[in-house]
Amino acid sequence: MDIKTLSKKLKLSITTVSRALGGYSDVSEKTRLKVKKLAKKYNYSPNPYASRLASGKSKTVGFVLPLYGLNANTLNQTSIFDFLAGTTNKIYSENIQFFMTFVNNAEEEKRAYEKLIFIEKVDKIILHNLKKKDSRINFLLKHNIKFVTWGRVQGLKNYSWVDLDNEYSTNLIMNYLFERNHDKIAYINIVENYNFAFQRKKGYLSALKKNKISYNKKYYATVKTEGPEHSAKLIKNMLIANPEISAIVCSTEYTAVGAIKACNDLNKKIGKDISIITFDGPVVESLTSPALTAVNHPRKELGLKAIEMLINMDGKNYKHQSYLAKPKIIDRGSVHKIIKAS
Amino acid sequence: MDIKTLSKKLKLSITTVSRALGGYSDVSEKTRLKVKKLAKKYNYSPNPYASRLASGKSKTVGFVLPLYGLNANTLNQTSIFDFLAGTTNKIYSENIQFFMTFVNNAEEEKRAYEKLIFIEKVDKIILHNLKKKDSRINFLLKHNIKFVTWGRVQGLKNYSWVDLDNEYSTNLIMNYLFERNHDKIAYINIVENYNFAFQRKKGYLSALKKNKISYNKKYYATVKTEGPEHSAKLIKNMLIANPEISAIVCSTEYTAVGAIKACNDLNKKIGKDISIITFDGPVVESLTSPALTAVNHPRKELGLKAIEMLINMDGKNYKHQSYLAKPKIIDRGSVHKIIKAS
DNA sequence: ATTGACAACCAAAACGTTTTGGTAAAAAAT
DNA sequence: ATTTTTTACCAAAACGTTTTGGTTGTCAAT
Repeated sequence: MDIKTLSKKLKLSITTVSRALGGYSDVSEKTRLKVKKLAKKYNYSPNPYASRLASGKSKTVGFVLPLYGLNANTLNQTSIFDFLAGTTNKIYSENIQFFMTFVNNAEEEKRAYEKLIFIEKVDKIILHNLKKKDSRINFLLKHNIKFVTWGRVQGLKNYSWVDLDNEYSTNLIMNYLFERNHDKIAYINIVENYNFAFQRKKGYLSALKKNKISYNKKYYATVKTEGPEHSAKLIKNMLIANPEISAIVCSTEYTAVGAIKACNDLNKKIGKDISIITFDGPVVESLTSPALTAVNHPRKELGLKAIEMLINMDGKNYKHQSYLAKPKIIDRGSVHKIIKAS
Repeated sequence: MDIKTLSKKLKLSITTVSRALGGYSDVSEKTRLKVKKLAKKYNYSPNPYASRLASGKSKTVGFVLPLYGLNANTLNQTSIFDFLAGTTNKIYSENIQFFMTFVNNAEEEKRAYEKLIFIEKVDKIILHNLKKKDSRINFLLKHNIKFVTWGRVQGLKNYSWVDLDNEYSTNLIMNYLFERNHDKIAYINIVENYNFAFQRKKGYLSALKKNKISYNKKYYATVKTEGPEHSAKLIKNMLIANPEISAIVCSTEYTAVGAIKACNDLNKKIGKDISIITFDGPVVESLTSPALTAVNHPRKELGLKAIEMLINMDGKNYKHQSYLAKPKIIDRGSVHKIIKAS
């Protein structure tokens, strides 16, 4: 069924049928109803390729998912799934096409964006895993592609983003530990060129400062994108060298898994001899034993907000928006309270 | 840059430029080279929407990813990622578009397939998570959509598939246990309407039979799609009621995680007091402690084979193909040998 | 009665390709 | 020398929409 035969059956012009379905006001409500009814009956829906060609709009959102670097870790991939799951409803109701590409290295990633924009001609993109300075943003701005980022960059303002308030989150974690009388607190971050890692470090430092605890660089370490074993070894060494450490804060799930291993190896009972606290995700909330206390990262919500922003961007006088999620701490018993000697 | 201006610059007709790039033989090699060179210079690539409209072919592969049921488990999602990662290279080199949809329930899933086929007009689909009888297959056959399945159904033959040899895998696991003198072997499966679960049960039963061990239904249990806690409870009860069980075979990663918890709770040391063996995946291979001995499931390889089959389907006299992966056992120390009293 | 505004419709152009059905010139076969 | 085949090219149609720039008829305002 195409619009031509449909319009013949209706004894209307193609134009009128198109505009009736498109919701234009130069069609009487009576005819619009008639058109809609018959369209439904014949299960008509415009050929997407013809429509995209004619209108010059693709209603397509591009998303590049790197399977290397930070995301080589399965756990990060699942986080992204959560985010994407948050977008599904809107994608349905708004009839948006989601265009996803997997890439295995930086070269492929660069080509993937070029392909999305110049070849597939998507008109919108969701960006994630932002670096402190991220060349993709200028690239997209330059080519006039609408986009929303999950995460922010340093400096720039003229774009739309959703993000977890990373500095606040880390403050929250630190205060939670302070309240339980911890003051020898280790922080295992990932490399700081990812902006969220940078922001979390800031949160760690500002919380220490506010609480008048001086920063001890022996308690701070970063890992690259290696698996949990690497974190486990690093944390183990840190704990051996600094046995006074009573709590470990982890920036990602896989470092948290490493922390658990390290503590197990050293026979330190989590939630009793030592505390671990981290950022939420599917693994630490149910798969590790014990499950870990963490700040919740509302990924689905962020996904929803992101897609909503993208949709609103079609409006004439759109202004850049942002959404900053403030998390809470979910207590799962992996943090113990230190009894003060009085 | 479009084909019109490109052809003008070349002083050739649009037809010739199109056919030069399309690899047709009615263009001299000399002009073809000239055309390709200039196309590259101006970074020309045909507008996909115009091209799909004109040719009636979309070069688009549809994939529906359920986030409910079996896949509500994060761990299953990551398995699917592995599979998809295997397809990326081909998708690049063949310029295929990958069309992915997330769905949250059965109703959405059904609509997703309809949308892919009737609205988005994808011409190829990859199917996964097959049931014993799976209505999607007849649906696709009926509408003449090319597809490849990851997994098989019972009965039907006229379709192309890739799959792990589940029965063989389970035989392998069981023999591995027999060689280590286990004969009280529990099997924790997932519900048997998933065909792979059914096949694995067959493998369990045939291995027992070949080894002249009678099937004890107290040692066999199925879980639905609940999280690992549910399996943990179930396995714990089974072990309490049947303390003679020396080895547990698990069908999925999340039941394996449950098994670990159950053993920990009962203070049975894995790889010493009791054995756990399962099917491979990102979690059991590195995130659990201990990591679990498992048969490897070459998901990437299966993804590659699947996309290759889809590409070959364009050939004129295509015959249905299939690929059955035979796995090996990866020893990670979670299976112990029972010393026979002699 | 005339003008202006508005409602409701439509024909034709445009979008950028691929494909069909040719033609002219060169080469090969008779 | 003529006919046939092959090579290399091309104009125009087709794909199924959206959008542009109308027209016609009705009604209210003058």
